[in-house]
Amino acid sequence: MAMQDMQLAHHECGDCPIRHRAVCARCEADELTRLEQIKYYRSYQAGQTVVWSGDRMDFVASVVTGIATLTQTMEDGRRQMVGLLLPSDFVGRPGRANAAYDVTATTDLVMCCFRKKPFEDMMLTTPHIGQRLLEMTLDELDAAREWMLLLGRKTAREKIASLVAIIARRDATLRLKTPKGALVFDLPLTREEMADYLGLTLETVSRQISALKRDGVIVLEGKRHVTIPDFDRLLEEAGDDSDGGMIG
Amino acid sequence: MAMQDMQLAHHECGDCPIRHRAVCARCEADELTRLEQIKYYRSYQAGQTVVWSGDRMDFVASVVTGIATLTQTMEDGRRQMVGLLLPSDFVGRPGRANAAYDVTATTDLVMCCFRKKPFEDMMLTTPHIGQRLLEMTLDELDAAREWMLLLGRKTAREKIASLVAIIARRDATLRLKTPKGALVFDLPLTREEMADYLGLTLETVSRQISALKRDGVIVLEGKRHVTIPDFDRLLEEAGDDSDGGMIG
DNA sequence: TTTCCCATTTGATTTACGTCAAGGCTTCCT
DNA sequence: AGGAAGCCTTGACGTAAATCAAATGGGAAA
Repeated sequence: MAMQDMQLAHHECGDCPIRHRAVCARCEADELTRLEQIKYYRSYQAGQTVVWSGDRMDFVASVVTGIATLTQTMEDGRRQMVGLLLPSDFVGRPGRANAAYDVTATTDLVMCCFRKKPFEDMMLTTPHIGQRLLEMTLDELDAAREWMLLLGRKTAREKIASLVAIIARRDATLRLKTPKGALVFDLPLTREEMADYLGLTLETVSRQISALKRDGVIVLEGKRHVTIPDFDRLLEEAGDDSDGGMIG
Repeated sequence: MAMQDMQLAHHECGDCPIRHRAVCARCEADELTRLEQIKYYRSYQAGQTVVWSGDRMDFVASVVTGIATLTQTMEDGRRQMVGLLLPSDFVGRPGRANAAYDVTATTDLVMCCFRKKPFEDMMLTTPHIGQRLLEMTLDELDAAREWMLLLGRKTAREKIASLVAIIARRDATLRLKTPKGALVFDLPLTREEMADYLGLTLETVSRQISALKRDGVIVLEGKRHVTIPDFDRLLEEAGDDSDGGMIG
């Protein structure tokens, strides 16, 4: 763990609820010394499970690099993704002993973990942590509500277009712009993971991706590499009110 | 407004993020004097809209009595409910100027409102308010995620059974137990509102309610009055893992 | 290179739910 | 009493997506 600390550059913890100043191993001012005792980094390989729903979870964490998912599973195996965690996103709930969802690394993943008890203590003494956490939780709640509209009312085609747009908007690290203004990035999810995100089967996901490709809404190279020639067109296909949260 | 203040008994603000001690018109200790200047009550009739999505919203609020919903609407009219607010639930987001959803009173409704600016100021100076709000927001996020599983993966029959179970669990005010242990309450939603909650059409809602009635899972008198003879049976029909959050 | 494995695509068929349409039951209004 | 307007239920039919079943393709191992 100490090794990993050393390898993390100044800002890699990004927007995590404890400001990076207070977290980054390179910084030595203010709260750092105290924090050093309660945080550590942990790596996971793609496909590995971070925690199982119901398991004891004595830490909270922030994604540093990679992508993780939260999923719920019914007894008969039906699965629904309920959270998609990109760098700087927060996992775990202060004041709860056991995980409520399966947390899985979908790519190689590095998380910045805080032992729960001292983290909770710190929240009481350091107001901005709680404030930041509230802000992030409210953002997640908004995202969850948009997701509910998608799950409850959108067609399969709209769902796929929405997901592509969501990924294009959120995953700034993978996003590039060509000279012509097209967006280019890699889908970080398999077809099955997309299906779990969207409440569809993987066959339907595949068919609708083929259809969007055929219609020129997206351009695919291989299975993962996507180009979006016209983002407004994609948003239309997604059924979203105009450009709610357009890329700059 | 002053009249209404007088009519509210000591605890009616229930579990709202500002403890009732600090809110209730009858109390005169501690923070109350300061708070009096920034809070007020407001009543709405069943069916009335509290705010439209996009409208300026210069207050945050807590439901005192009655039921409100948050809904999202697509351009072509498709609607999805994304929040069901019962007494003590919180509406509005500190740090956001405009409403993100339509807020509608589905029954007669009394809300306890706080002007936003002073509320935000108070959050900075009074930590327990932010802490309580974080806790409530995390609960809502959990509820949203359970809701996502429902929308994405459950059958129409499971959706109806789930909704009935959710209402039976949450709406303590309307809930009664017969000598035999059956639960009795009134559905606070029309068939159409249920459909908006569940991502179904009202016809499908009606058919599935009829089916659950036919199969003895629920007993209906009139259109709204429900008896649940066997709550475990209902949970089975809902496809939920055993009794996650059973009534005491 | 060849083979195997797994993710993905595509096709054929079924089905759950949506759509369209009609009719019943309350409650309210004149 | 007689509409009229809301809700709700029920029926007939259509369709989007699920299910079942091969076929394809690309990367890793041998």
